[in-house]
Amino acid sequence: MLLSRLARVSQEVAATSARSRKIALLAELFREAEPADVPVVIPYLAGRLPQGRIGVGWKVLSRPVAPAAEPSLTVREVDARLTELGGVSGPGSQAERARLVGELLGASTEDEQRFLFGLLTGEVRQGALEAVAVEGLAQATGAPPDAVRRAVMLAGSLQSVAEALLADGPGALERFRLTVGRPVLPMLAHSASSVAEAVGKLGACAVEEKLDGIRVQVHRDGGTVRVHTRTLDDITDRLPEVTAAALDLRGERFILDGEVISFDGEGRPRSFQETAGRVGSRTDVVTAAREVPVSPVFFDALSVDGRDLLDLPFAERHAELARLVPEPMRVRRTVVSGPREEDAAEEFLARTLERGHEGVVVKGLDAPYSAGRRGASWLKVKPVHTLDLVVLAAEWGHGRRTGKLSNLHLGARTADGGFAMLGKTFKGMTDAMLAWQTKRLRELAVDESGYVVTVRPELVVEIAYDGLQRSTRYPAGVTLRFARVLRYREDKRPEEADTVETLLAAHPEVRP
DNA sequence: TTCCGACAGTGGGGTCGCAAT
DNA sequence: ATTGCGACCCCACTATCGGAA
Repeated sequence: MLLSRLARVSQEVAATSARSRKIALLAELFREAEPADVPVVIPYLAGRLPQGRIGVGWKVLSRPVAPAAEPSLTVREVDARLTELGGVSGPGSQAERARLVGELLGASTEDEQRFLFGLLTGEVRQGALEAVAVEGLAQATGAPPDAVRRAVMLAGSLQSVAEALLADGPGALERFRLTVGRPVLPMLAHSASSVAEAVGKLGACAVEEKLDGIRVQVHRDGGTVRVHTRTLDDITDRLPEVTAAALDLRGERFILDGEVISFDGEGRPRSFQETAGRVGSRTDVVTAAREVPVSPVFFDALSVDGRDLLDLPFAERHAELARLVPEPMRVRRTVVSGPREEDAAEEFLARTLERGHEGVVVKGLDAPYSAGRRGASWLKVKPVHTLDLVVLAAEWGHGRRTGKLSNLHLGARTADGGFAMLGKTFKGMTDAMLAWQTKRLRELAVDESGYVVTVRPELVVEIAYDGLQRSTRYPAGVTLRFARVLRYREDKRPEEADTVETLLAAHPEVRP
């Protein structure tokens, strides 16, 4: 199959708004693909590169290369070239990769170049990624969509399910069962604005502390332990403490879901930055583990002694967890019967925050483990802080925000009467707000020449954020975590905006 | 030789609009 | 009305390469 066919279909998919039509277009393409093309065509149309990281990003790709007049590249040839590219390393590798990218782009037509750019930067922007591709695959093979989706969650990969389905038909789906040693896409949580809301929605539920660390899925099969991240990366070698802890447990075969986090000498959680830095360290794990030791803390059991627990109610899965894992290695929790016991849930949240944690996750006791989904039965509740900040500049948006000023630069007042930038945000804006702020900010613009439009610091905006973290990038030495716009405060003058001083005072645990 | 900037890739994430149910 | 998905981009951090000191 030619790459140009994929590029054309991708454009068509991007141009239609109906999901059903997107699915039909993908299904048609998948049916056409030869068996050997399948492992490439499917991930490409799901906007993913089968090779994962290959060391090519925006910078290398934005060097212009004259396109070919006629399409000639096959998807298999492109895949082979990218595999080669990803294998290049050592001195001179950057130049070599750039040369190979140049060659590939030179052999591509303009449409193909556009498609490759999207694929390699991870921004295909066709309104269809994995989930829509799964539907397309189901339609192409006549398999039930739910069964295909489940197989993908259990396999942790669309590609392997696609290959099996297109080779052997719907019967192949039965081969995909929960298997110790093969990671499953983890269940994710929705947000709720309060404990009351969460408990009201879920009724009988467990309220568990939410640790600000790195999600892990731990598989043990006898003497073998594997540790995977949320995206199923294997990080076993970086976390010897987790392997040791898993081998210490009495069970021989299990899959557990939890979080790794680092605690200080007093048993208080270290900052997310410290834990994440530790987990990211690969070159000298021994030193990293000595300086920032991490602990696994579990909250769910997916498989124990060869029994698949995914479809059991959470209450039963947790009972299995409690049998296997001693209390200190489990997330703290309390169980409430429903809104009648809301006070107990509130009290638990307050205590959790006192212990230095992020918030709580409220989980319905009856719900199964919805692998790979943002299940409605897990609701996280975190305290929200707000600030009145001043817009210092804004950046032009992309995609559906093209032509709108989107990403705001946010500043707090400083003691000398100026403003210190604390970070940026593009979140929380409705289309109406985008239109309004574009007009308003252009009125305040002092420099519109670049992609950053600087403005007179006069517009006050109310910002919600999750907390403060240290920063080397911003002048106050701190930045906001997960900042989003709540509303504009045209009733406030910039002199009434919050100051850096009050911000720092509100977060004494963070020292710039 | 050592240092440092630029780039890529990873982890954490909230809210909106739209299609489908 | 609710749910699921994709789009919109942020932050810090580590690893790596390649050129400057």
